[in-house]
Amino acid sequence: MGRRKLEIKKIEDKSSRQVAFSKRRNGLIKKARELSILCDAHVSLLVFSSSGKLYQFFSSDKILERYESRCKADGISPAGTSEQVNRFGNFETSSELLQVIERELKETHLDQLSVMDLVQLENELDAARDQIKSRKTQLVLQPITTLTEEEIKLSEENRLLAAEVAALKKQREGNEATKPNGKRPLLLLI
Amino acid sequence: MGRRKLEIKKIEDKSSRQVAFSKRRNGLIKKARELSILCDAHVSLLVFSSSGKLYQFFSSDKILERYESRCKADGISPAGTSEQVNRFGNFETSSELLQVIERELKETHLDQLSVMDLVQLENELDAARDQIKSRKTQLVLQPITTLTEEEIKLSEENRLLAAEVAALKKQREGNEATKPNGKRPLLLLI
DNA sequence: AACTATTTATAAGA
DNA sequence: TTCTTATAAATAGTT
Repeated sequence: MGRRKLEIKKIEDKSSRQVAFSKRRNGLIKKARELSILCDAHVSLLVFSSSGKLYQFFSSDKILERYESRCKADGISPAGTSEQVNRFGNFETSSELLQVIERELKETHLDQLSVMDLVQLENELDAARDQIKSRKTQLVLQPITTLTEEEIKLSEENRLLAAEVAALKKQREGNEATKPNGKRPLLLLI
Repeated sequence: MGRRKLEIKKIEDKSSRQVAFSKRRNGLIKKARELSILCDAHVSLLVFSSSGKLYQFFSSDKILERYESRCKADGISPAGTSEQVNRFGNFETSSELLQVIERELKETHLDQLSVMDLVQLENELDAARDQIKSRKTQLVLQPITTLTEEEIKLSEENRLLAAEVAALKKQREGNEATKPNGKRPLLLLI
């Protein structure tokens, strides 16, 4: 799909290879996401660049665990624990994120989802929310470039307070729920 | 890429969804393979169909092992949790802080959004989350007629856990009062 | 499974 | 890197 037909063999020119990697990696992740959404599939994608940087997409939680247990059942030997990046965390552009969330909110028929589906959806929303909060923090902190000394002090104090509150919140969450690997269904009801 | 532009949401017609899955799964695996060859990358792709069948592609051995060890090395938490907030709490100078923030901004897909957008987005997510929670409560607490054996077990376990957590929460309420409106920690920054 | 009308991805070029 | 554009490739709807 380009000006010329490209033979599928290693691109020798380093610069071209890097550009191709960037483009194709994005394309691949986009298509993985589309497949998972369109066809209700569960997709796990890991890409290591030749320089060792890791890019990843997971359509949902615990795919790698699922794979592991499947392999055990089939008598094959795999490996790997997982880290989660849900579908709200892998959007191409910001507007796409907005579209996805809007669509999810509008068109999800909550009455047709199982408890497990709802738990998952809630977890995804929480993750997206955390990203948003984080971004908001960054945006708000950014302007301190132009602040006076005193304002910087205030800003940092503010930052400490935020961290403190976050710590408290975390501590609270620890009380409430989540054994690391267990199911935590109803704990989220509160 | 077809006769019509396709909106990225779950294909409701089961037959169409199955056909699309087959086509796109093949396309995805092909592209994963091309990326690995063209760009000398290491790719792992797992796809579970909605019916549970597994399809996979590995460009080379031991990718999952590599991923696992990488996660351990990185301390497991690439996507934004409250840890990201705390990360901004330990700097010698504010310029150091700025550097980190700048780097974060560059890597974030949210960087096109304004604070107002983010606030609204967060509110939307909160609302959705509340909807989901109440729906989940409803689902779990309502009389069970169609559940399987295992689901019944889980449901009862859930009920017990919920009661337990409710008790804990009540016990905790004194603490909670120190927060203004039950508002979220990070809103303090705004 | 094939067939195409279209959309989408992307290789080169700027 | 980022954008533009010509072209290759993927694929949605149809047969």
